[in-house]
Amino acid sequence: MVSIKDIARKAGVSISTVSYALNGSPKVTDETSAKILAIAKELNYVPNAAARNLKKRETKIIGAFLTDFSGAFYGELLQGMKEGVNRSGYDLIVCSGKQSHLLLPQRMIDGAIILDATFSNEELLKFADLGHKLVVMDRDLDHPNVNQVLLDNKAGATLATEYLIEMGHRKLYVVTGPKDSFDSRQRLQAVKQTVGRIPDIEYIEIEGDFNKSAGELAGKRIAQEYSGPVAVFCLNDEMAIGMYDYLATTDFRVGRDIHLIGFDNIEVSGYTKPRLATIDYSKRKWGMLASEQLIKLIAGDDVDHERIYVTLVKGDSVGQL
Amino acid sequence: MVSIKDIARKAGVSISTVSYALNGSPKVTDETSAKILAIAKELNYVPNAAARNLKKRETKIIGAFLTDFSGAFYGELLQGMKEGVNRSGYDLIVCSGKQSHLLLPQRMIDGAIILDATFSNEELLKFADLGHKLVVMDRDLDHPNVNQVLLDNKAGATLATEYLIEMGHRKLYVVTGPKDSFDSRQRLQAVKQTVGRIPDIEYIEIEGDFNKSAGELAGKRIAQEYSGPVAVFCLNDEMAIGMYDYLATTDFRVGRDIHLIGFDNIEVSGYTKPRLATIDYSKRKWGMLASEQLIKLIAGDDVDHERIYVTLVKGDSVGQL
DNA sequence: TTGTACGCGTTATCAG
DNA sequence: CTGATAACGCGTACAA
Repeated sequence: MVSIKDIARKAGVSISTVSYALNGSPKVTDETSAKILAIAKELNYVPNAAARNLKKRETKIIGAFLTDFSGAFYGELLQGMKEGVNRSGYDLIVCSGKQSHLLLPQRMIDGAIILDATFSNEELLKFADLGHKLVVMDRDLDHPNVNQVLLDNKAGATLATEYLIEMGHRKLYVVTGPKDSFDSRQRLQAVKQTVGRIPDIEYIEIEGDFNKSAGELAGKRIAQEYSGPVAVFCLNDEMAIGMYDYLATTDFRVGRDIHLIGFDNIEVSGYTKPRLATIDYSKRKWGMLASEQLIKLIAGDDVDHERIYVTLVKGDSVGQL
Repeated sequence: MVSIKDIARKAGVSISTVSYALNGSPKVTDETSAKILAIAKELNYVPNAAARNLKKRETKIIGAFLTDFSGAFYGELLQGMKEGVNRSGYDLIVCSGKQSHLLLPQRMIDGAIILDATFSNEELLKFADLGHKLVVMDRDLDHPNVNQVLLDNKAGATLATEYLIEMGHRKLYVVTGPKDSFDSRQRLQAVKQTVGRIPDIEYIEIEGDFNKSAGELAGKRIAQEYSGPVAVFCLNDEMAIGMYDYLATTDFRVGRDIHLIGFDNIEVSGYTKPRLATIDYSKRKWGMLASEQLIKLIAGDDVDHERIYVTLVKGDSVGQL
């Protein structure tokens, strides 16, 4: 590999002069500087990241950590993050899985955006204590080195629940996410609060895990105990889609017998017929804001926690009772 | 940050002893080794990646480069890659965008898997010439440091075309991908070959770009010039979905008036009604194979180019004429 | 077990 | 005011 040493030799100067020239320091004549730059280009010189990182103690790379790569959901989110970090001269890498957790303490990245259930709160707090900067998008974590950019889950779940009630429904199933999911817990709490304010609502909870299969299973159970029109709030769209899928194999019709609403407004939800009612928010904005907050945190600015607002998307999957 | 120096001081030994102990070298007494490990754990020691990379001239990280993060498509593919690299002690990072191209020559990663149109062939060949190891999944590139793991586009496009012909169709539209897409060109070529073997086929080409909007536009045009049942081969599912979408706003019915087949078998394709006919392949296997090939290449093994086989998924989006 | 020379840039200090 | 010398940063691994 070509290093500054090679350039220095070829240019007949010292390595420090090369370094200064490459970094645009005014300590070098324009003439020598030009010569050095020309040689660098000619030799396809690219500075070795390890050497530079070692000295500068920064990598200008931000890591985004995801529970898995599968979410149809992540595209816009990551796009938003990338725009956010690039704007400040950082690069974004996307990681998943326990093995990649080390990238942070190894100082391979300057900070991390967490949307990844494989991190425990304790682990993150340990990182924060060691001085690493974090933005969390999937939990409530209080630490000077951690900023939160969270969805307004409570508002969303409240909107969804109120919509079902407004449409005349009085028997309500909720299909939850995994018990350890922050989003699920927040949404569930809001549902309970909303339902609690209305008398005479029959409320049934089914435990899910945010995967399609859980929606199918829940659909099966609801079909079995069916005795009249019911409303179902799946706490994410993926499960709602699973339920859709299952119900399509039965005689029950979504929007007539079983009234369905989800959360996230993922792409497929726009293609179901009837259209799945859901809760929408800008995934791109969410990602961008998270990355901007992280960069501020790294720069030493102090930042407040942020909240992403959500809106209701009506759909014929919920009919008037 | 805590370094081996801190550990050495606390343990009352030299830094080299610490290094040996941490690396499990037999050159250190079990006793001292145990003491050192205990101190390391106590201090939350994690080796600095930059320093280690600098010396070892490897990072044990593989980069996967994508044109963008949006493909609903990438989930399984990346999962496959991750499994493949983790198995050999490597880590996977996912990158997108021109700025991240530098990660390779900077030696931030030990090799790259390319599925990214923002890399030109020249750029990749330059990297290969400089000794970097690459696997390409989206082009035909011949170089000792480059391995190809490609879809069997020709088989897929032939299967699709023959299916349409078998179902009795004789007027065939093809909606292409971008002109510079390798997959699009290969698929198109196979279509032409297949069509060429059958007399009396009316064949019309519409230029697309693999995005949903291109499918909508093409659908609009086909609807305008409609004079009787036609078959349409969208060279990827995304465009087929776009066309579906548009046709749903018209009186034309997919599978009766306009017969549609795609390529990729993305998730949404399973939710259209009638089901979109398409070409399927294991995205997970594709990703895993690509990563395995790259790791072999890095290890210096010599590897042959690989091909991923495809199958036809029939669907009622194509009816018998 | 330990001293030490690396790897490759960065930058403070010093000489011309 | 230009440019060279040298001391880092932090692990690794050879020689002693």
